[in-house]
Amino acid sequence: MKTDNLMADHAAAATGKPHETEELTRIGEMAKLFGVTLRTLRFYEDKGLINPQRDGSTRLYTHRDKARLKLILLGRKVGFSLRDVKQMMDLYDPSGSNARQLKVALEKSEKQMARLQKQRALLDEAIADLSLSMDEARRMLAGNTAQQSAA
Amino acid sequence: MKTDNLMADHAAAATGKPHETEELTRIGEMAKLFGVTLRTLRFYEDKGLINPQRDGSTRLYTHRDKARLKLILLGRKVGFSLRDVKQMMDLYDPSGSNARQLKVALEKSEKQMARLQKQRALLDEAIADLSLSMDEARRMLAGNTAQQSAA
DNA sequence: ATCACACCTTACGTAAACGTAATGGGCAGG
DNA sequence: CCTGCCCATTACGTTTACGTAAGGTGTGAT
Repeated sequence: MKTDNLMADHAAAATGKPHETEELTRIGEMAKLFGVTLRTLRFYEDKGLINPQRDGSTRLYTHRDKARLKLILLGRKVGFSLRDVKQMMDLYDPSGSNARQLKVALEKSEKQMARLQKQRALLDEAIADLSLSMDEARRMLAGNTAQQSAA
Repeated sequence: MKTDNLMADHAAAATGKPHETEELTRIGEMAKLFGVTLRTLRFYEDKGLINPQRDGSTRLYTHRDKARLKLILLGRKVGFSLRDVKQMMDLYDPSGSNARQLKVALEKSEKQMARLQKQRALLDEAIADLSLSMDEARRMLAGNTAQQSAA
């Protein structure tokens, strides 16, 4: 797998190919690998985003779980809510072209992209406004005559 | 007042100059003027950000209150929390150069600016990532051979 | 047996900025 | 007097993604 694509990886994520040498990872190791807390992993599971095996009560994550987690984190990074991520993941069907899933993901992505662009515009505005304020404040600190002349 | 500066307006905001023709505005009018809800105005008051007069129980906003509200909204726009806005406003002293207030505001602004820049970087990353994902998805939808060749 | 860990579950707490009832007073028009 | 509006207060609800505390299990090492 060379790309970290939201949809492409998803496809690879759930190919239920029981690799002979399936390395099982425990929650602590997972947390380190992905830079998240144990709480987060359990939380994602509680929300139905991951479903690790169990050895007794101990969670064991497979390669597929790692791929899914990667997707979740990518989704979060680009601003999707966990609910959206779940919706998209739930649409995945190992047998098929997943045209439906891809379309839905694409639609959601377009909306999200629009949100991000809008956010960017607002952010730029905020930066500009704040910049102006700071300039003004500096001027006022430099010499308190400026405020008088303005009045 | 020509600029909408965070600090400059603040200065003008509290100049307790009892204008002869002090127009009193009621909450409904204020809400319309500034595009906020009544709840918001009452909330800001509850948080100690504004202190309108009262005619019986009815709130009456003066010119100064409007200036303050303007500041609050500007602060919010550039991402300050209401708490921060309050802190800065509380530091304002009608009699004096307000060097202290300006310094504090400037410090806070610098930190906020850093946050905004960081946010911008993250946002740009997110946009780039999402863009890649969307491209990949489109490719997969165009011809489902891509995913095979990738494997 | 006792430690030190790593793991488990349950469940309340948090942050921010209001939204949204629910309930009631006061005033002008008809 | 009734209705409609604007205003008021109190106070619980909402959202998201976990943090954090409390208490318990299991395992290998000392």
